[in-house]
Amino acid sequence: KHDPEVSSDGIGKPINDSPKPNLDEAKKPPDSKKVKVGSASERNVEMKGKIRLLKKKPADFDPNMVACWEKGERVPFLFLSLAFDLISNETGRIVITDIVCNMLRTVIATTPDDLVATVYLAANKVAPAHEGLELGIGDASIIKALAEACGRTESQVKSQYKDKGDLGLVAQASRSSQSMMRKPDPLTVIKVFDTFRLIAKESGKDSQEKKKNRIKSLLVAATDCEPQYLIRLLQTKLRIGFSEQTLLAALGQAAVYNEQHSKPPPNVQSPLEEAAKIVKQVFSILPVYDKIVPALLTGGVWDLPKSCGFTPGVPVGPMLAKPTKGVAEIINKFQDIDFICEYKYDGERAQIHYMENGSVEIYSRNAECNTGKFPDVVAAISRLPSPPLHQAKHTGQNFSSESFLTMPVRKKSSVKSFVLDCELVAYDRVQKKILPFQILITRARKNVVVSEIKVDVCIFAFDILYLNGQPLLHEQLKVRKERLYDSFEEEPGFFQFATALTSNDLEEIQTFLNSAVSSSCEGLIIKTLDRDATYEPSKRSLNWLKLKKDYMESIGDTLDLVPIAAFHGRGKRTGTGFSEAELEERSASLRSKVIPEPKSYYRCSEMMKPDVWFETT
DNA sequence: TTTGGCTGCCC
DNA sequence: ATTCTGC
DNA sequence: GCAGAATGGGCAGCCAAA
Repeated sequence: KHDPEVSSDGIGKPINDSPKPNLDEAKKPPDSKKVKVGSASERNVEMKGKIRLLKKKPADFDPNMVACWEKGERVPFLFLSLAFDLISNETGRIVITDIVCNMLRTVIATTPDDLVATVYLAANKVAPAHEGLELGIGDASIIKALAEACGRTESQVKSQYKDKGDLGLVAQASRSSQSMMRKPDPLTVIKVFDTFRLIAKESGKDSQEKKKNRIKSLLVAATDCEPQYLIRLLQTKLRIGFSEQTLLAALGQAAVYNEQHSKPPPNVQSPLEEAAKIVKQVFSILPVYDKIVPALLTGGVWDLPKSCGFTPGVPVGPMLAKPTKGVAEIINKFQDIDFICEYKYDGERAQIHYMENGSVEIYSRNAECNTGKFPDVVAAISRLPSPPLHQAKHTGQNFSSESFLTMPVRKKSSVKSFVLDCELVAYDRVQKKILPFQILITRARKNVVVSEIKVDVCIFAFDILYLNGQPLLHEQLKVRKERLYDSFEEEPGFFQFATALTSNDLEEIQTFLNSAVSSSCEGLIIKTLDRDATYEPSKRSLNWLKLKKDYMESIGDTLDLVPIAAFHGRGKRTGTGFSEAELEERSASLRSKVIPEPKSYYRCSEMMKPDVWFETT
């Protein structure tokens, strides 16, 4: 099993020491038990010829069309790379979804055991977000590995990167110069995925060296377009116009074509669209491919919501809010609909899971596990149900002392499990004041010990997604709010409900917004109560609107100023409050006001040497 | 033991 | 987090 | 309006070099 191809120059055009690609190979009957004939490079040529077939409409596609490996054989990484390459030449989402759908069907038809790894690579992830497994590899490490693998200096690689603008292309252009006695075995999807996970798990002394060597070993074995996509996967920047949402849709559609037993429910108009929707929804509630993919293979799409439902301890995608420009717009959008306005606290989103066995997990907005970052919050939450308030007050517990453990979040005794949607906000318990976000992010982040905490936080709860074994996602916000208020007692400075107002009066809301801002909040979040008011995980729904103070006028932090001088350059433009258009307009209007010297009455530091002076306007 | 580059994650 | 873009 | 890509500020944690 050797490979005749020892030297090869590179990219693009097929490498041809093997003049006659054996196209008949594909027509061999599938029952052929013979040891496979032909070298790896012959198979690669065949694969490159056939990959285009992935673009066929899924209805006309046969999952055995493209596969040039035996059933049960590991899926070649080249297959996935070629599919990526095919996608990179497309712009339409429908075509891309078809390609991915057919790609997945091919894997299902040949080596379903590889489907999970294929899906993870396609999603460009090594594990579910809440497991906290990260590659720990960035451009700098990749450049090092690349330089070593190709026998170049880092600066050579860097300048080529600057030139081409893409490290993947750099890898593509520079074949490994490592002299090999024998070409390594072809890469497989499983091999690449497993190596990625090993890279992620490496830590401690010499870990960087080990990671680098693993990257090099992959690069050495990579052919054709494999280097490019290996590198882009390591960068977590596939940039081919394909990402998770499209993958989920394709997964759903692939499952429809793969259905052997169950049929879509009779009321379904468009099974493909419906399947895509189901998989997306299910993933937003249980973002774990290791669960979804096997369930899809054994039970099909239509039963997926049954087999993969909300699971305590696994974070649900947080519902997001759409930006709006002012109170008027809100009144307009929600006329005749009941809605609630809440303070938008300037802290960190937290989804707090309290399990029946008493354990607690805290997840960030991006589903990262933050349990180890907020042991103080865990301590508060994990207190067993405390006695009713009036009793607690007289049991000698010291509610004002330093010991946070005596400051429980009061749960009603009937509360056995829940998931809360909250904002954790830096809080000064002495001054009884909310502290800015900048203070919050100075908190230590890993393995935090309660006694060493320097920045306290107050939990501001605004929603409840699960209570006593019951998911509440499908309940209207009005119901969820009732559950929330009924299940907990506030404890100022430790656990509070987000300040809220239910009103449809413009003046009243404007006043409320002002009070939010003067209470150190960013603005308001507006949510419908009864209508379309279910919790929609991961969605930036129209039913949650944010109204940030940035958009407001006259909140007291504006100044009237006259520009007298300026510097050229391309400074940061985001966060200035000006749009590109506004900046351009301002720049244009000032250009005509340029004067050669500062007016005599201008006062300016000696250190300050502006590029241009303006006359005042 | 200290420093600084690098990475990931909050917004 | 925001902004831009193609569909 | 959605999905994807690209962008910014600023911090802690990790690791390797100084």
